[in-house]
Amino acid sequence: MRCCLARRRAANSPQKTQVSLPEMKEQLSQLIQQALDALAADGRLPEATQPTIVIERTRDASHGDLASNVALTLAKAAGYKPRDLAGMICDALPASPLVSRTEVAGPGFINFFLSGDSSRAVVQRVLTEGEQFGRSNAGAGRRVQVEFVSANPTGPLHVGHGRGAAVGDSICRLLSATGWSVASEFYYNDAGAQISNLALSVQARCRGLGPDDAQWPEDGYRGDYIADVATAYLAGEKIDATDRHVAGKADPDDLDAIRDFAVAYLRREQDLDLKAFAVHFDRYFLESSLYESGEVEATVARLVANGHTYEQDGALWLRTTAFGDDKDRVMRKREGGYTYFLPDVAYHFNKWQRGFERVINEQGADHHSTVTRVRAGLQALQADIPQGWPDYVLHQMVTVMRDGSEVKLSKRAGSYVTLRDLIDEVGCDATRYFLVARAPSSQLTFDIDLALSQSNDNPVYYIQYAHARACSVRAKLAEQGWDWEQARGIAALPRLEEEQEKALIKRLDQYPEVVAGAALASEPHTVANYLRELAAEFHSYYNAHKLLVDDGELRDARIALSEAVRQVVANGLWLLGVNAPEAM
RNA sequence: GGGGGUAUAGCUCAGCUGGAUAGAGCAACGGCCUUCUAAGCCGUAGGUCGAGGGUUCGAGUCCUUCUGCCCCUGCCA
Repeated sequence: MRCCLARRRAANSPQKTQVSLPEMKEQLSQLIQQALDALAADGRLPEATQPTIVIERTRDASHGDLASNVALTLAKAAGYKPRDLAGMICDALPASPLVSRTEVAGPGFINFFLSGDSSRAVVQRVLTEGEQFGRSNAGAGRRVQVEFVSANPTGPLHVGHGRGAAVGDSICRLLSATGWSVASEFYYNDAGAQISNLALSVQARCRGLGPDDAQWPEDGYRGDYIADVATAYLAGEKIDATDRHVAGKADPDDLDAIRDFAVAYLRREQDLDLKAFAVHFDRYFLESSLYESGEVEATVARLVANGHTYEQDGALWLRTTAFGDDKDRVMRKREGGYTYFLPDVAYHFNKWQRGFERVINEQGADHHSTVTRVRAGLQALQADIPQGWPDYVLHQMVTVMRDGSEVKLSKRAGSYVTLRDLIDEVGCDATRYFLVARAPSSQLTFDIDLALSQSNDNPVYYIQYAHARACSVRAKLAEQGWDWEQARGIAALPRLEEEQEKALIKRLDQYPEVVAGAALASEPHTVANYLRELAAEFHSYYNAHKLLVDDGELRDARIALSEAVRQVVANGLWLLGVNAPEAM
């Protein structure tokens, strides 16, 4: 008992815990710099050797915990063989309580093996920080706006929008987890040519026409859902969408009423899709509002005043080639209306004026041609907007596979697979996971059979199962009449000496870096990869070692580790918008 | 033609700002459930990282040329 108390006191002493990875790297850098200084003082190195010292986490545990390549980068200039120089630096390193030993390895790496106590401290951090573990404050409260999905209300959301929703929402979560003040926004056009096309299509359906009839409007929307809109309109249905409320007028001749109704109806459909997908927007922004507020006109006036426009063929052009575009673009068409490009510029100027120093637009890669154009338009405003503002995350196309062949049609939408179809069939969690687990830049094949499978080939359940397992262990613990307290578990951590326990601890220690990196690069898929690896190591550990052992202290320590894994899995899944179930 | 993306195991994909013998899952083959949930674990096999040059101590990663695939190239969004 006395022994236990002593150990607990030692584990809780602040001096040996709470050394975060950046601090650790910094301290090792300083040790290396001191070694270099000592070598320079002896005349064995040229004076004023101040390299940028890179400390990296090792990939292989046999290479220690951290490693530096200074000897490799310095060898040539110093006139030594890399391994010899590494040895000299090693010998000159001051002793540190954090480091248990160092070695020269490979072509000239210096490997650092940290003392066990410092590495196990991460478990304590996870348990005490809970949901906060992995969060950081890189954003320092600065405001960032993320625009994504931004589908026009002309039909149900398709798989591509789903990818945008999954990636965009996850980026929002990552940014908020790294200290940014995040505003999510959905932008859509409720008044353009596509919308009048929609209204004409619904009107045709109201009159009992089908897409194959001679009087069907040219370029009309052919999907079955148009008929649903028409039926609801004629029935005088009331529509409540997030940002608009309309009742059907039942008059097939009133095109304005049909348009208002159709837009509200399809916006409501999209709202339901997004709700089923657990995606929330802080604001819906209407393109038409830019006309009503005069911002479109003001934008034109400003571009003209700045001398970046000219008239040709009856149209008004913006000289975007002066700002890196490969050809100039029409702003105002010959017939008087504006192209979508101009409101886009006005919209982004609006974002800028709202004070977002950082803006991320998540879009399908088929829109990539607008990137240069919008940025050029913003530069032409001469409003001191940084070049390269805003940021873009472009995702590549999604194809859906079933039974080994591509699925192209949806009953509702006709020509594409809807997000709702996927959610209904495979569930929100699996759909979100699969759409966010790949790099946005890579084309995505959504395999319905894989997403549906409830076996070991489905990574979503694999990760969720790790969480459920940890919960189940706690339940089993109680069943057997034992209890577990966090403080006792933390005090017992030194009992964790198995290789798999060390590997798990090391993996947990990586998590904050993974989150920070994913947020910085707008790449949520790296979180998914990390979780898969963490889950794999936990499952492996679980199978190799019993957690609920009779040895109370060891049991306390193992539950502490299991709880820490559970917490990190939960935190990571939240970033992906996937649930962490307690039982499966 | 021009621009962007991409090419890694039979399939789907990782590979963190160049680092030590290239990873995982599926598919294939062989094992593990009277013991904390087998939605799990262990093992075997599988590769000229599309091709050729270049940069350097070191290249799947950076540069260049070529080839294949996807997207864009509208006074549609």
